[in-house]
Amino acid sequence: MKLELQIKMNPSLYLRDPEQSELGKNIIKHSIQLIHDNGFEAFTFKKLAESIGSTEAGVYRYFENKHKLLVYIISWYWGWIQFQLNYQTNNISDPVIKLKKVITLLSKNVEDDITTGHVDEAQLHQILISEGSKAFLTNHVGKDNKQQFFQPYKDLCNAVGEIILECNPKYKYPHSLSSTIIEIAHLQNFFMNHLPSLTDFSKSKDESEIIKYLEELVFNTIRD
Amino acid sequence: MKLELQIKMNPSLYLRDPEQSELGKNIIKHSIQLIHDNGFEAFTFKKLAESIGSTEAGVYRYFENKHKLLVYIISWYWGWIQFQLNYQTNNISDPVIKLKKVITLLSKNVEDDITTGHVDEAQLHQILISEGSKAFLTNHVGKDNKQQFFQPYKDLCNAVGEIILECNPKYKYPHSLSSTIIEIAHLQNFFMNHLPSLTDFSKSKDESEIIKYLEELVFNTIRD
DNA sequence: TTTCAAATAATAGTATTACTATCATAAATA
DNA sequence: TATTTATGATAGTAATACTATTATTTGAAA
Repeated sequence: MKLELQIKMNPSLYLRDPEQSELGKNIIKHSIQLIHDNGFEAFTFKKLAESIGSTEAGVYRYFENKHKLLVYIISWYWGWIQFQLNYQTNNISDPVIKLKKVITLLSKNVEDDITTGHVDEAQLHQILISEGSKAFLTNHVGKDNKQQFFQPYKDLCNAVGEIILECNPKYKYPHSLSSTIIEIAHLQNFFMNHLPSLTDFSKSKDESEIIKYLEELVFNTIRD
Repeated sequence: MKLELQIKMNPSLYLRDPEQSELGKNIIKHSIQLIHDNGFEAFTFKKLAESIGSTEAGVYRYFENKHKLLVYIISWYWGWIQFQLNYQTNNISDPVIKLKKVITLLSKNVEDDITTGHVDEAQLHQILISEGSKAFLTNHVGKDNKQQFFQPYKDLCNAVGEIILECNPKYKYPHSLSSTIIEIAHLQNFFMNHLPSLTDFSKSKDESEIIKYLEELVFNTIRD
């Protein structure tokens, strides 16, 4: 039996479960490819259908619109990160080491995970950097939130918040620091590559610099 | 003579200078209103023209497309913030007090500035929170950057970086910390109001909490 | 005061996007 | 074998993001 990592998704994100058919899996696979290559604004269901060799109507049977598809793949990513986090911090008792693992996990460019056939995690990581915040920076964020679209992100944020509190139970802003780490890991990566003068990593363009920056920031902030 | 604050804008952002005519000023004024009310995605030149009582073609004579218009009003905002920063930190010698002023300036909800007739800074601040990152999170960020579209943002980031270095000349990441302060001030505000569980300010929903959080973060990070 | 250029208004038109609807067919299942 | 279900093929609509043309107004120079 082949082990395949399955991430449970919120059913309100899709009309038909894309995991359950070849066409569905192709929709996910090619969406990631196209959004990665051309950005979310240039992404249309027509182009997606052409790239798969199916039709626009076919895609609409799976996803109501491209925003829900974006939220879907982003949720999938956060679910996958959560799994990686649990896996990598399992059996580690020192919360400082755990928190460092988290920072590295969020900052480092990802390698493709072969246990997930139709998803390229490396591309997905790039999508999160460039398009991630577009999932919630909308006029309908309140409605989306009521439908739990951001649950995987929140769960991750909570989990990281727990680790922060293990490091310093008195620290007052574990959730804010947690969302700060996640967002800044992505933003500094984007700036480093596209607007380098907004960072101090323009020479090396190396994510390990971001990790150092974040570690210093986080551990200086939470120490007693 | 009436004193009016004029902010010098990058001419490649517009086709015709909106400051130089009534229609132009109306375009800016109503754009801010509409983007504030309905979000950037729902904003179209047709709706804008209707709201002004002009025509779509009229708007296109001033701005090539809605993205450049967004970058224009965002640039304007950063120019205005830069002016406020210079004004408020003028004559202050203690860099720690200066940096605190900066954090407050970036985090606190803004009041409308009467010296700028057609611009509502309070609404503009809200736009920055919800739409600000969409200015650079595009596929054409490189091209836009070459045309200096983000210069006011970079200038501000540099100015804040200078203050950070005054506080601690040995600190290694003044630019990254500077862009972090700016972005996190906005993000935590957005989360506080729309995804409160990603913050620790959900009860009060008060920006002064964000200021406290950021001050602790920044000064713990840069102290020797 | 005329005249001439520039700005604007009014209207039309195009390609693309974001969908919805219908119908035929192929594959899976009962 | 009958029948449900997924997909493919095709068509159509309203809105968006523009471009183009012409007429009208306005304001400054001759």
